[in-house]
Amino acid sequence: MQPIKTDRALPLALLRARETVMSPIRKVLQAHDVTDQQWRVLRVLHENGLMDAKELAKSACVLAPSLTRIIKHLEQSNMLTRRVDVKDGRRILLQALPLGTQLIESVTPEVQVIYQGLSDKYGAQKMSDLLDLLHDVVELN
Amino acid sequence: MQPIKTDRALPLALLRARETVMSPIRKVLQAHDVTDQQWRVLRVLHENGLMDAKELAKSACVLAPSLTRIIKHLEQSNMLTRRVDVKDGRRILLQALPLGTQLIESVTPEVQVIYQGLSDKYGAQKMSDLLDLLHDVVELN
DNA sequence: AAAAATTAATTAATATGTTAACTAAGTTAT
DNA sequence: ATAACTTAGTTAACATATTAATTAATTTTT
Repeated sequence: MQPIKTDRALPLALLRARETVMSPIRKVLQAHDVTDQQWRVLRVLHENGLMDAKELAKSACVLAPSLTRIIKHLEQSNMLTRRVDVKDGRRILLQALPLGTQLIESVTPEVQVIYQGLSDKYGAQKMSDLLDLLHDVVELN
Repeated sequence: MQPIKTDRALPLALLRARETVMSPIRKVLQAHDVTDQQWRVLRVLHENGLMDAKELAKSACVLAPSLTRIIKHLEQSNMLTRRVDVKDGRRILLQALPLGTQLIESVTPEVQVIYQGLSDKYGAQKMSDLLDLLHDVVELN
């Protein structure tokens, strides 16, 4: 049984593409002292308002143990608040704080520029097609 | 400046798609006591024969420090050999050993089944289109 | 040829990924 | 109502990601 050429292996292709896109963005985030995971978590939270930890973990594509640590970090930086759900004592409710919103608002324009440049080179239509195809992959679950 | 909805953010979309695909594959790898990074490194090395560490790191999408540790691990398991390049004393030459090849040959069929099932559900043509689009993203560099 | 600059690999330090084990809260079954 | 089960979150342990600093070998400059 011949293995699929690594060139056409989907997981590696996804990883390489992600690295290409993230590499310049990561430099921006680094200049603002955020890791890309912290950025992801904060963005998703900001977009959705109030969320419990499980939702957030799933949406931001972060595992629960990682989220625990990321939250601890972001809480210490006053980027978000963390409180136990009164209706269900197991759940943790999270919400972005002004400092977190402020970070997003200052980083977003810089990231946008990079993303726009990428999209221009790649082609807006192709980018849209790619996003649709990726969305369909996730739907397979 | 409104941030792009996280739904249409390329890095997160790539990550989510990768998680969807890797999740079942990871279980197979786990049953054979290999991490997916070790698997990636070993596969690329097996495919290309003799490689130096830098090439391997780039192809397998692994950073140099990670590769150093992965190699150490795979070397102790007799999966590959490691030797200094005679022509350039800085370079490390790597090659798969029979035990490594054997691992690949025993894991590949199981992974293939998963991948095939995925491809059937997703559509072979779409899969091919997706791989092409991903390849083009990497070409942007 | 010796000094300066470059390159490949490793080591160090911190953050995250990953699975497993654990704790606490809630739900279901008897 | 209590025991069994399930669920959410945390902690633990190990592997990897990421950047920075270090070491050793090679190449370029002077």
